[in-house]
Amino acid sequence: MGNVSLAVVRRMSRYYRHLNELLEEGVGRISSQALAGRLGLTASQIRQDLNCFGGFGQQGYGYNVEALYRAIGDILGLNQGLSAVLIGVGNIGRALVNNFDFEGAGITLIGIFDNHPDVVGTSAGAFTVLPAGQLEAFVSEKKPEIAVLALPRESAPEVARRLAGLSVRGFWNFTSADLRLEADSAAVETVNFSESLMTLCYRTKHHGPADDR
Amino acid sequence: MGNVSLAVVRRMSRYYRHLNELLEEGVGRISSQALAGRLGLTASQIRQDLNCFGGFGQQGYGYNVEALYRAIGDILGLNQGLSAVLIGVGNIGRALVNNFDFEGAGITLIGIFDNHPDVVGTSAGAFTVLPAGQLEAFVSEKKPEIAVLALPRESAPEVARRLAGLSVRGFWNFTSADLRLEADSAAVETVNFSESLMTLCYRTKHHGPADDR
DNA sequence: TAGATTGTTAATCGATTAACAATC
DNA sequence: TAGATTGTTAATCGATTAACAATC
Repeated sequence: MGNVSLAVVRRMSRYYRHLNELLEEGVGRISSQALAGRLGLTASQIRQDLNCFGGFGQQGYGYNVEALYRAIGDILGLNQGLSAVLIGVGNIGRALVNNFDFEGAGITLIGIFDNHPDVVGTSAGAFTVLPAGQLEAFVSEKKPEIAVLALPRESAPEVARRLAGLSVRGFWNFTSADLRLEADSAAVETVNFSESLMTLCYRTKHHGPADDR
Repeated sequence: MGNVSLAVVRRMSRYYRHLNELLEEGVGRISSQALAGRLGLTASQIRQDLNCFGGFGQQGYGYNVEALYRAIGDILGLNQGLSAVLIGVGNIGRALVNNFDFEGAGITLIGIFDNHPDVVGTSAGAFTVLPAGQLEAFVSEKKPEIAVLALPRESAPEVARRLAGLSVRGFWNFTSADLRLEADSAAVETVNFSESLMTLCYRTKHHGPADDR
């Protein structure tokens, strides 16, 4: 259980979202078979995935949608009260602050930073942009576990290195830098638009398969 | 070669980016060993990946950086002259239009659409937002191969279905809808921020491994 | 009870790594 | 030539699928 593959964790997030939809649809229970049909997976795979974390179902019945939804939320760690800082209030950074539902993942955004004088002091969402010079003091005091990197690629490795030396254990990386932290001091989840689009280019050329997971 | 795994294609995009960096650094040749060190992979894996598409190296020498960079660009299909429409000029849509380098992936954005009266007619980047009602006529005439879906989740499946019936063979999907197109009529590449962040939550809790690929 | 469906073990499949002969 | 490094085959490893006994 300490060594669950990344592929399993990503599918857990998908299960979580679909269970939420089922909940909204008023569906009370579901079998691995039915859930598999919905996600385009095999029932076997879903049962295997879930059993990495425990037995959540009941023979002859299936899974209780609400109970499973909550259990997966706990497994993913959405109820840990994690907090995050965001660094880089450019296009993508601003879009995230204004519109992304951090609370949906159980994360509280507590501060946003930029080093551009024109941007510092402006507001974005409910926040006022703080100067990058105050970042380390802020992190030392508030101890966020997560940092969202929405700054230029060049600055990313150095900022990440410094924050990993403080409280930050997870980086949500929107730069195209391949962050490599010494001694596995923190997790890195990269969202790379270019790589994603190039992958789509290839698959468009070869027109399929239609699914990407 | 017709059946290259998605994992290989994603790595090809990474190779492409790193080769571009090497090119900028003035590096003329590189061995699979050295490239592997840079990416945190094994040399064996890189040679296997490349040999899905042909032999690009030379024994005793390695790979010519520029030649390999170009070859991978061709393999990914970045020189096909693909064009794209973007649907949904909200936060993420606008951020993409204003700032994302579509040309870097060899794609020309040719039109952007929204169905909100307040948004139609406004400008974003070099574009004027067109009404969603004109989308199908536009696509029928201009025949873009790619559609960027940045609209609300609810509308995504229907819009995708209609466009797949026209010229669109690839969807870059920014909604949380799990698009499933009948008969594998088009490729779907999904960028799902929530799922990405939930995955990071889990890995932050288990504090590692640091790398996400 | 009988039917349904899980949890779990075994079999299969695919992807990664190792090894090495070919060759520049 | 000798050294380096590829292309490629074989071995290993891990992930997915199938099967089925347990059991609700």
